[in-house]
Amino acid sequence: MPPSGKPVTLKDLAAHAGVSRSTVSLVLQESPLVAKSTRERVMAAVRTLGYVYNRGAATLRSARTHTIGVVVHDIANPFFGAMVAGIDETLQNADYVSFLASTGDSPERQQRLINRLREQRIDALLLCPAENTPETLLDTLERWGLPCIEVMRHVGASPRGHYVGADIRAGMIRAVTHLAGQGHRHIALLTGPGHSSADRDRMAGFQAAMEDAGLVPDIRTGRGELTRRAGLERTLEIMSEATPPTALICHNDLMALGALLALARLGLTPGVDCAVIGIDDSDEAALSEPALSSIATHPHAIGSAAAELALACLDHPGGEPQRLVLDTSLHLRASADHCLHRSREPS
Amino acid sequence: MPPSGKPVTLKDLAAHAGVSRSTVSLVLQESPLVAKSTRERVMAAVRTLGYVYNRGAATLRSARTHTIGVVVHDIANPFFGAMVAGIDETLQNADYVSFLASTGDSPERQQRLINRLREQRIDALLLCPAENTPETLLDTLERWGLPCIEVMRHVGASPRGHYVGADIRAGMIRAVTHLAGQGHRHIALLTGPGHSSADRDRMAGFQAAMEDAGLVPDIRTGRGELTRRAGLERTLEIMSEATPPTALICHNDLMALGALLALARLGLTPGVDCAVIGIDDSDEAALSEPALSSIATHPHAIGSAAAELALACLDHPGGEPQRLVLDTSLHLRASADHCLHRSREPS
DNA sequence: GGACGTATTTGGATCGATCCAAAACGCTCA
DNA sequence: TGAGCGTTTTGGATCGATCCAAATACGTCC
Repeated sequence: MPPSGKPVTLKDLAAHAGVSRSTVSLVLQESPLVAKSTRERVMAAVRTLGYVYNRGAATLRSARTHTIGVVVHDIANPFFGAMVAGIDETLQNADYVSFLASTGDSPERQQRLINRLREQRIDALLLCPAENTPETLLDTLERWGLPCIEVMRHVGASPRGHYVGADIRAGMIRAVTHLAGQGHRHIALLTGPGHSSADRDRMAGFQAAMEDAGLVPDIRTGRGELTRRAGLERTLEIMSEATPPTALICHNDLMALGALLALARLGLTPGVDCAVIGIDDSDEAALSEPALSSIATHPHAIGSAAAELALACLDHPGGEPQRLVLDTSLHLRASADHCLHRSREPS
Repeated sequence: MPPSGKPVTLKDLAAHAGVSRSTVSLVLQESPLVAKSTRERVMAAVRTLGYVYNRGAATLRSARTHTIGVVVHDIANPFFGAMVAGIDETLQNADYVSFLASTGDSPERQQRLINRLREQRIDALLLCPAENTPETLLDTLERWGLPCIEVMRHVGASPRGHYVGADIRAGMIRAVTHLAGQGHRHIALLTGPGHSSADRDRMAGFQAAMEDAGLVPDIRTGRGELTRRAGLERTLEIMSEATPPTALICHNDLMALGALLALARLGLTPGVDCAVIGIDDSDEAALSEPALSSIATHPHAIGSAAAELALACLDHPGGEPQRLVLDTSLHLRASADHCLHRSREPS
């Protein structure tokens, strides 16, 4: 038994169990080659001596740490809480663990975090990239041989490697079709400035859906965060215009909930005087007053799919890039289920 | 230059820069002992060869990974987003990185995650413990020699080692004093079942504050999550009683926001018919309708203080346990700023 | 030029785990 | 009992970085 403060090693376990270091190593790897009685002796030594595996040492020889890095841009967005839960559930079944890091939408901070994860020898990376992420990041990851699955956002005009996302376009079509059916002709999209693929996907999907419906798209990009407060502030501005839109589709639920607050502040009836649709269908959407209609992106399923894809890449390296675009659905609630009063519609 | 797929090592850098492996190592450690021109040659080799440091190898000899584990019970709670931002800001200045893991309030999952972090040789742990965490966890951490700072919650009846938290008691006193000053006599606390120190602290603080005010405490514990939905559901139940409380203090802002929703659903005027006070003072508190009064716990400052304490422990090992209990403040908004109508008060 | 002191660099050992070919062991059959 | 075969265990080399005492280099002074 080494003195306090000195870590227990395989050598100590081997001495205690009366076997070689190699046998101990095989036991810890759950190798089927070891006899049951031997395995039991070693595991008893592990418990008795309080051994803690040294993954750093193991990385010098073995290929795997069984650790996945998860890098997202905003952990305060409930979408990521649900997505990470899906990731972790899937990884747990494979005896992998995820380490989460948050970039605050800064490409520099993102690079630093990814470097640090790589230094720890993560096996793969699940990345929801910061806005303005340069494509050189993907070159670097490729050079490293680090499998990367982009999730929900991708670097560049289209995903280059593995990607898991939601079918925003289909969601937009459903939302616009629904709003048009209710009489809305002036529908606005509130989104970011276009520095992320999430912005651009929403814009493209919205544009296509509006053109399909024979309507003129009104796309409201804006700088800054995609938060509740931003949704509120920007909606206050929009509604102060001479001919404001009669319906809003917001970048995410947080912004949509902010928009509902703004409408209420203006003495308008959210959902009646102006329809609001969010994206993500967070738990909160169902609870708000009025309940928020939202394009459901199923973050838990997104997380699970991304983790499955990572594990598959690790099992079968060198495969073709996989693009998984999961179905969305439109969850209609009070914020967008009233027919528009004709008197509110411009000629 | 080693072939693709084979990592660049110190040996490769040394050959490229025309120095020894030891010199390379000293340069990477930013040792002042190395000549400037030598350092430049080595750093040029690093860039040219695309070297990635191997922290696993380094952990075999050096004492530090410059990595802090952050283990929390619910990443979807905005409190933790803000706290982690505070942690990361402080750690970045010291060239440390945090890896975040979420336990879902499960002690078993928590143990598994902490084991995995330890295997990666994190330098210290910031822990907001899952409810029902056994004290044996602290024994284990001590045996490992892993510095641990409990944050906001602690294991056992009182913190045993380092702790950073908020002065909930002072916050409770302010909230109760304020409500009593407005005429409230029946004030209820909505909190968890008492399995976490956060629950118990709130109960004790509330009890003491109510006794100080000469009022009878009404403590509503409940099973399950401390979420918006839970706040809504439990408030609906409470308000269906014959003599419901005229004021609610909720475990956190999420629950308080749920309570506001419930009151509105019941046709009551939130803040007038029943006052509501949350805990945390999240961004959302200011935006809701009515704006939520909240005991501000300053999560960003909590995170910074915890990270500072961790760094101090690492710089000066063996010091006395530090207990930092940061001031709270009461942020009064519309949800609790009306004097109570006398007709609503029981005799 | 040699001695001395300081600055800089070096090289072999070490760290804890894995790898893999070889050794050891146990069982069965002739 | 010995040979053959399958099962189990072993031990030395290796991995990439750090450590630290020793070696080397450099500048200054006499």
